Amino acid sequence: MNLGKVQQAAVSLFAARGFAATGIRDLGAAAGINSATLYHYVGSKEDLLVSIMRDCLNEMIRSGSEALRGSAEPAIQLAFLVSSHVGLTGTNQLTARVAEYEMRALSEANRPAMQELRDEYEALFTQVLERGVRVGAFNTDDLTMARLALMEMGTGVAHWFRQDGRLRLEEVQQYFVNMAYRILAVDSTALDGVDFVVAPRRLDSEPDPVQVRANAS
Amino acid sequence: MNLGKVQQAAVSLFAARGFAATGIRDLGAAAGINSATLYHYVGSKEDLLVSIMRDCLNEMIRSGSEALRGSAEPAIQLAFLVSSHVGLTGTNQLTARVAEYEMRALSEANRPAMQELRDEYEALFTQVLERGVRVGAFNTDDLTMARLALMEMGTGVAHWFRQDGRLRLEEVQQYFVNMAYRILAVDSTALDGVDFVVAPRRLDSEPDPVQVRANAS
Amino acid sequence: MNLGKVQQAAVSLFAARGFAATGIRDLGAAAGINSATLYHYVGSKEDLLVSIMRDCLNEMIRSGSEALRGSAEPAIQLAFLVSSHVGLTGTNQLTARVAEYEMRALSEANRPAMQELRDEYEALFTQVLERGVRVGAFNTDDLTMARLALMEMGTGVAHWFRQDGRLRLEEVQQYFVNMAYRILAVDSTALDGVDFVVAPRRLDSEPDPVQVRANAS
Amino acid sequence: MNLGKVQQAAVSLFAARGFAATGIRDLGAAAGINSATLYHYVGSKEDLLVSIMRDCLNEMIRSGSEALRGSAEPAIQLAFLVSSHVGLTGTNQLTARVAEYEMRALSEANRPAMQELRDEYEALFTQVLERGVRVGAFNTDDLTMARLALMEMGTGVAHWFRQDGRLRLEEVQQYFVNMAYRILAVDSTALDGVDFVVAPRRLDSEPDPVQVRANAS
DNA sequence: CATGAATGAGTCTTCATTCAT
DNA sequence: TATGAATGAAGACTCATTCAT
Repeated sequence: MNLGKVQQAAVSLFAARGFAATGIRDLGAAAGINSATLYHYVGSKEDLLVSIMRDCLNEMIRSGSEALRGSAEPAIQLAFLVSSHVGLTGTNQLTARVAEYEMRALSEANRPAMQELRDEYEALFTQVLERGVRVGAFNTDDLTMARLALMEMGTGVAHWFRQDGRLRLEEVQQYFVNMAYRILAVDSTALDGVDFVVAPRRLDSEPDPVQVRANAS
Repeated sequence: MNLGKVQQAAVSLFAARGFAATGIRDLGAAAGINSATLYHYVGSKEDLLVSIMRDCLNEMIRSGSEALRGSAEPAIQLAFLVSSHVGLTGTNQLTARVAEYEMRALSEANRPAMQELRDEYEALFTQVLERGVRVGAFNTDDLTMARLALMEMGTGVAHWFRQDGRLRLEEVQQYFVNMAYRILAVDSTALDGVDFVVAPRRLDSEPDPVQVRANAS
Repeated sequence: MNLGKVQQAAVSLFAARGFAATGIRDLGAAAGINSATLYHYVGSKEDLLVSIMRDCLNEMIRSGSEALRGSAEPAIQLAFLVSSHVGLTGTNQLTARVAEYEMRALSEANRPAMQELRDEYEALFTQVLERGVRVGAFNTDDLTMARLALMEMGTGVAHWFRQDGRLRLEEVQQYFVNMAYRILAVDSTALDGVDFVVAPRRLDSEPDPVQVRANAS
Repeated sequence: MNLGKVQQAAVSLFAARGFAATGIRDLGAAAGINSATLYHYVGSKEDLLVSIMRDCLNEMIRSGSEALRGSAEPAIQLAFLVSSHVGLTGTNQLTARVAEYEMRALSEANRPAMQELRDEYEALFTQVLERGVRVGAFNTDDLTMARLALMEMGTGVAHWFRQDGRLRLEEVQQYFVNMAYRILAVDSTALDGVDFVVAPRRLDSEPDPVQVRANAS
């Protein structure tokens, strides 16, 4: 037993039922320990959520920042960034979903810090898009809406992707980069020879993928 | 006092905190009545959620179906459908968010019926896309992913749109149709002279829009 | 059911077992209600204690202040004050014991306010003794120790007095005034014709006297 | 580490917060050991309390009995007894407070034995007083009340005395003997040449005196 | 139409204690 | 001698719901 195992159990339940609807006893049962024992690994139910969210957001920021460092060209940066986003989201589906949904479950003591991480991550997208528009690499009527649509779309992968489904994650990454290019009217030949399909890191908090139903069905 | 008022109060809280984290006393307080009085309007807390979700999904299906009846051409149908989706979502932000998020809060007694409505709605998109691809109106590598991305993107409007923000809802509808066309490589001149910006209906359950911060900022 | 009844039940248990050792379920049981119902009358377990202590200390201050107004002579004032102290303590034994013992059970949020009331009450004794020594009415080697001994002695009545015992409360009041006079070397003839045996008020929080064993045995 | 150290830590906390409000982990922390280690020195939390109380009461009985053996005259015996009582109480303040307050915390398995020790100790006072009245050495309207007041007064020393305060313990002993003499109308010249200020023994369980604020202020 | 009072089952968390190491 | 991990029972408190008024 260790914190990772507890996080995995928590993510499974939080993703399925939501933080508020998940009892501490449920968490214990899912982790295979008594609910009291859980407090040896975790300060409180909320601390557990915070540790999950922080790890997730930190990795997203780290991976996203790295993506931007891969090139100076906005179009290439965008491809890496979207690929990273989709990759991480697809690999850590449940964790990503929890990190997205449960911001509201945080108390005032913890929400600001987590929101700041989220904002930092979103800023990476804003940054790339703004520069791309400025240098004429992207074409769009509204930068902000493009960014929001792009991110929401990618985050949605957490909802439907299945590890054992029809599509491999690499294909999804590829396809989402294509969509991003179409939305921003970028010529995709710019990507020829660039291997932007970044391999995402699996978080400690992500449970072993449970194959529920075929993906992309 | 009537059911609508109660639904509005409920939607406000469910959207902000989630169903599970919202107490029956909170609902009463938000509606300006005693929590016991609430039971004159509603059978149970879950019934209240069900009534909200059902009304929302029904209106989405109704409006979506109507959109499809506006034309026989897939491209036109898609424009109407996306416009309807974004319009309803932007007009009934909180209700839409609740309908999306809280499916998991339903008991086994109610979830199947609601899920069926949701499936029925999604089928409208599948239908249009499939026919469009079949007749060569749309171009995409993967129909399913396109549909998922499209819907997620549109649903995302519930998260960020602000009634009093920089953008009018009509502009958002317009822009999202454009994005859909780009994603599916449709020539947007096909829309010349077509007024696809459908005026969405405001649901009884949608609270008066609280203007928090500027939208799409 | 009302707050008084709940306070009585609480005082019974707090006096017998202590605040910390008394469970909320015990309180409910003693009051004849479900433990959850208890929260209709009381904000929290600590609030309950605070309300008991405050009422008690306020009455002690009120009665003690009144005692001082009965005369300008320190010796007479002392008699009234001791009589009031012993009378209240004997009439509200359990409440007085709780007010004395459980100061430490209060959180930092409530302790200062209660301690202030206690200090205010003790100041009445200090005041009388100091003036008495100054005008030569009292004789003692150490004013402070005399006050402490006097108060402790009187408070002790809460520990052993029995409503149905050998001694009537008036006798106890009389005797303690005598002891005070002896300790301070006051000629008790000064009290001839003065009826200093004040009738104490029974607090709402004081349970009906349970006759456990004969008093002063 | 030894039992004494553990007792000291326990007395510190029991005196400050009460037995019931003190956790076994707090005890460990205060003693500088893990809470599990504590069980190497002590059978249970209650056993720890019992050992403290027993040592304290035994020493009080021993010292009190010795006081009585110092003379055959009740007045002298009383002086020695009060001096012993005040001395022990002032030297072992916290331990004495715990021994006094926490009788109620004991289970039925242990309370009778401790109560018996307490009764035995109180009997020393009763014995002296009764004989003193019988032989005409003491004058009082009520023997029992005199005894209760005397003891309560002396026990009160535990509440206010400070090792580093204005008064030395010997002065307090002296003063309390004086008060006892006054209460019982004994001529204090009887004590001329008698050194009744007994030096009290410091119990193993008594923590090093923490000088909080000036005493007898 | 409305509500204060009531409750059993539930919440998260802490408890004293045990035991393998 | 010492402890981290473990747990069943209990802690205070909140829950959704009912009902007499």
